[in-house]
Amino acid sequence: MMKAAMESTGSELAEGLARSGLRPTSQRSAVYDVLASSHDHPSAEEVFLRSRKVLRTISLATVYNCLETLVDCGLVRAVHRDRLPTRYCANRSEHAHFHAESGEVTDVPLSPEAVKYITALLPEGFAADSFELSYRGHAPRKTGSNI
Amino acid sequence: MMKAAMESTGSELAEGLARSGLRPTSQRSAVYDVLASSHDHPSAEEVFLRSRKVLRTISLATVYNCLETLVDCGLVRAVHRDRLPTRYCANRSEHAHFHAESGEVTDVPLSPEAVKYITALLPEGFAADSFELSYRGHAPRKTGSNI
DNA sequence: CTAGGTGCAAAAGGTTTGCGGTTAA
DNA sequence: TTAACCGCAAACCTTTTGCACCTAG
Repeated sequence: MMKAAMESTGSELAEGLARSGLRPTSQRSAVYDVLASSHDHPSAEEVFLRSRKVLRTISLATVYNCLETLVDCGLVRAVHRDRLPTRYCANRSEHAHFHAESGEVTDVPLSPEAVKYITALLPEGFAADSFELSYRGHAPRKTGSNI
Repeated sequence: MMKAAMESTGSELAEGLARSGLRPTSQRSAVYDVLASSHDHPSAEEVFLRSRKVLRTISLATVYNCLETLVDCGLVRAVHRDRLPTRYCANRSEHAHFHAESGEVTDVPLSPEAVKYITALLPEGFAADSFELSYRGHAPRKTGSNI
């Protein structure tokens, strides 16, 4: 196999972008790859630093632009916490976020039933396009998990 | 009865502040009163404009300081949505927020069972101090409700 | 060719902070 | 008296934007 195969297959990215009539540029690809291979919900700044290892000339503004594009295409999720820098994740499955006091952010998977339950909490007449659920608290003792 | 009675009784505010060893100044009182009598989740700027009707000399920075103080004391909740200006509410009962596309924010009450259910979604080992749930979507046709 | 993208630098905009002066216990 | 608090203005910091150049279809 080619080394290039280490990057995302590109199909998911290319297809997602194409759906909006956008091109999979090397910058978008680099940004997406960083997120797809990260489990720590990096900030734009952090994505910038990591993507620069691959694309040495990419600028922070371009990273912001790419992130916005990817979010708009539904390929990436923006994770907000108070006024702290926005963080990003490429986990597109339904999930909530647990914000530990340390700043660490962990995905909390949501079952289809949970999603249904939460959506059903809305009063008559309200129709949710989406919801965001985030917890704040103490994370369990650090596991020896990867990344 | 004195006209002053129109302001919040002050007891809730004074007690909440006292718990943190803080004084119920006229500025904090004005800010709190604005929120306690608003159901539309005003931004700091908006709180500033409204509180200035009562305290003509209050400054925006002081409003920000007061809001932060009140949030820290648990008397007021900060409501975030993406990177838009933070909004505030004095509704201390357990509730979620519905963000309509219009920018309108509506409280969504949460029953004790709902709170329990949502808290129970966390994986083993995680302990949540609190959670925040927000919906995005279309609000029902405007009711003739009061502010 | 030419519409869409990138990179840079500068602007924007909400929020915070430093500081001198004021106020309440 | 004195520690807490306010108002002002300037600083901060993340994010956005304008613009000239570049590049893929």
